[in-house]
Amino acid sequence: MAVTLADVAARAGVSSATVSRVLSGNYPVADATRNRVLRAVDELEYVVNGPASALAAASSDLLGILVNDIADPFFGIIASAVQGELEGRAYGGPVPQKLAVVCNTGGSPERELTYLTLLQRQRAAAVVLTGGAVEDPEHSAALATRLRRLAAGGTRIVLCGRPPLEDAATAREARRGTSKRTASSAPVRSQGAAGAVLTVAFDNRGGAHALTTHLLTLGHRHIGYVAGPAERTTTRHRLEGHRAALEAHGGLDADRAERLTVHGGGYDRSSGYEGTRELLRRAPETTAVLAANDTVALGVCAALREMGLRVPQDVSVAGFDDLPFSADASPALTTVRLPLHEAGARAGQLALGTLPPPQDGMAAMGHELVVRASTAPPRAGG
Amino acid sequence: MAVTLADVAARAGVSSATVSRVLSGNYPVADATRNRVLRAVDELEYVVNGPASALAAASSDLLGILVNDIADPFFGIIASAVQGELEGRAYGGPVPQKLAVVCNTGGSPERELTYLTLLQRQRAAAVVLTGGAVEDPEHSAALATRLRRLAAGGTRIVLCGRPPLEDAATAREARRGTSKRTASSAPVRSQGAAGAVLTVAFDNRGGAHALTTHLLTLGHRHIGYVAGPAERTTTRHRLEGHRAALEAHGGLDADRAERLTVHGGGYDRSSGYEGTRELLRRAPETTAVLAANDTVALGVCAALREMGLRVPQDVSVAGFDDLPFSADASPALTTVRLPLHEAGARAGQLALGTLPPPQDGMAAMGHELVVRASTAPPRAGG
DNA sequence: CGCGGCGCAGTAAGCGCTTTCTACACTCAC
DNA sequence: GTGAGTGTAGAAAGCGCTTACTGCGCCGCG
Repeated sequence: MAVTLADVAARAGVSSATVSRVLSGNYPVADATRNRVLRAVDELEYVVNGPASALAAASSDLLGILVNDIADPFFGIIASAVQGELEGRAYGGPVPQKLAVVCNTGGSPERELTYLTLLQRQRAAAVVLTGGAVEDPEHSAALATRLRRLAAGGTRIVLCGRPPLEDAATAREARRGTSKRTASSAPVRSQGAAGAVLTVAFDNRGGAHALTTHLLTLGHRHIGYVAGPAERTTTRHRLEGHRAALEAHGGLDADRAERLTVHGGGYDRSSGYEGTRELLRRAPETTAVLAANDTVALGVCAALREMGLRVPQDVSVAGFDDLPFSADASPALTTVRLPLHEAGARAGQLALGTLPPPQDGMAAMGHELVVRASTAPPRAGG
Repeated sequence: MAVTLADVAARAGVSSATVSRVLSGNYPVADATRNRVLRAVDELEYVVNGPASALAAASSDLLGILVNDIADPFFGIIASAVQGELEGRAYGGPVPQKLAVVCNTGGSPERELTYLTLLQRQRAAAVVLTGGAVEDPEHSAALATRLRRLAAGGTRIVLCGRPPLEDAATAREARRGTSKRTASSAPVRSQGAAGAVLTVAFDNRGGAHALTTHLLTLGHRHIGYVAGPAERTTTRHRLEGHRAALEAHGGLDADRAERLTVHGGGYDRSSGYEGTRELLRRAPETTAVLAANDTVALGVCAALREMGLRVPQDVSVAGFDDLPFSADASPALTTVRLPLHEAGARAGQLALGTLPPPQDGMAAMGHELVVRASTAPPRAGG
């Protein structure tokens, strides 16, 4: 039924090997022959059989991207940037040659594992994992093992916006108060060597630090934090940055910090809404709220508005990420801009191998404090 | 190197055919044998070779989604919904079994064609095309032909948020003033039959009609339209709805309507910004602006604000789509809600064949006028 | 004039799976 | 007791491509 290489070969009067060589372009073919083949391809409207080609060549031109939620612009922007790198790498033209498989994991480690298997089944050339990892000893260990094995097997693995594998292991131990390492738990090296798991990291600590410092400088002393889910690395890192800033600015009252921190169930608007109600119930003296991210900040603002509090006159609000809508929100959000597009592009290049991997296997991205209308000095000076 | 079916078979003491049957589950296998095979699979950590399986079975478990821009929540939401349908269809569990290949076409018909070829090469089981089509006779004819051929070849094709193939042809003729059809240009039937191109359509005309009527009812008489690119069906349909409403409400001055319509280069914020400046230059009497969509509306508001005009006191603004951020914009946008998630889910079901195709091959989705703070009566009564 | 080398192109052996066809017990019904 | 029927599993033929390996002219050099 379908046109095959042999059909093209017959029409061009050559062998199928020659046709294959013309199409893959990695073997010298005389110009006259090439033209004949190309014409036959055109005339027959031949389309390569990808699976057959992948089987024979033991590699496919599929690249997987794992995201928490593709409907969230945070991930949409990263995915889009990764995709952008899949183009123009063609032998002979600025045409996309690889296909991106986008997988919604909803942030669940099980789903990540499942999709990893599916991607492995497809013999994907590379996999980019985005979004903070869940700090679940069981799953993250399983995930790390799988990733390392895949990487060792030749699949390029890039973590984008999640901590390097080692860090996760280290963190886990740190949380358990076990700083010494047994031989068996010594993390496998994930350095820049071939087959390594590469990382493109955001500076969540630094960003939260900058934001908190900004609020402190404005004069705020009662800064609430409507954080993301407690088990996510991103949440932890941002909280760490926040607390480090508090500490640097005249000591940190751990109990108070604890009371002023509310963990949401997710990174969505309603988490911000619910979280804010809880926060203000616990600590009505709050004059500023740091949100887990911009989307959450929208929910924070909505809740405050509903409670009759004005932003920023009564309460300042800050987001994180600087998504496109943040500048147009009401009021425009003070936030930290993460170079999402750049990070995605970098991850894509690393995944394709068009960018040499960094020395230590990790590329750190910067951040930028963006001050807009949602933050202002507290009303009564604190 | 990699574990193959034969390895599993050897370990389980059966033939590779049996292993294949156990894994595909579409052939009776004795329980004892099945368990032995399953154990071997586990022990060897066997992962099916997708390409090999696709080659032999002449079908893959890949589904393509063509979007203009995955970073745009409009498409992100649809893509996410389509993906949601790919799960839980498994023989034996609620596990994703199909993979979604998301392709950014940037709205370019050439890129659509390119990606279609890539997807065809992968032997994708289905392809969902989203976003308005470009009304370019050359490309859209080529695209229609390709789609019909693919559909006839067994690939399920679903158009989501773009007009059915026939409509495009009809529209093209209508625009050329050719209402009679020659035999050769008679559109192939795209009805509910097997191999047909299915459609999930939004009611762009109806939505724009409702929005315009809303503004007219408020008392506006100088309603500008910052539309999308002129060559897109979505733009045309929304404009048609707009003008129909004007007409229904006391006649339409064609010249004036023309003057009050500005076409942006895209559906992004800056198109709204630029378009508004142009519009107000042409027609300073404007008291209300309809935007191509919510993102454009954000740009419209920004431009107005910059010109010292308040929304909605001086100028009312309305968007389209009701994306998540619209309710939190400044001011909250009056808009038309399109059931993006539902449409995506429907498209996904149609693509998977889990939903019987509608009679005429087309499922029409509704819309809902959402009145928020960005529209109000004009200051001086019109 | 002969031969190594080179540039192209053909031959054919798989890649790992699915699936048809075949084979081998068994179980029943007569 | 035999033959048909049934349930289960194996053998083997591809699926359409890639890629050694082989082969054939032809050039240039000795």
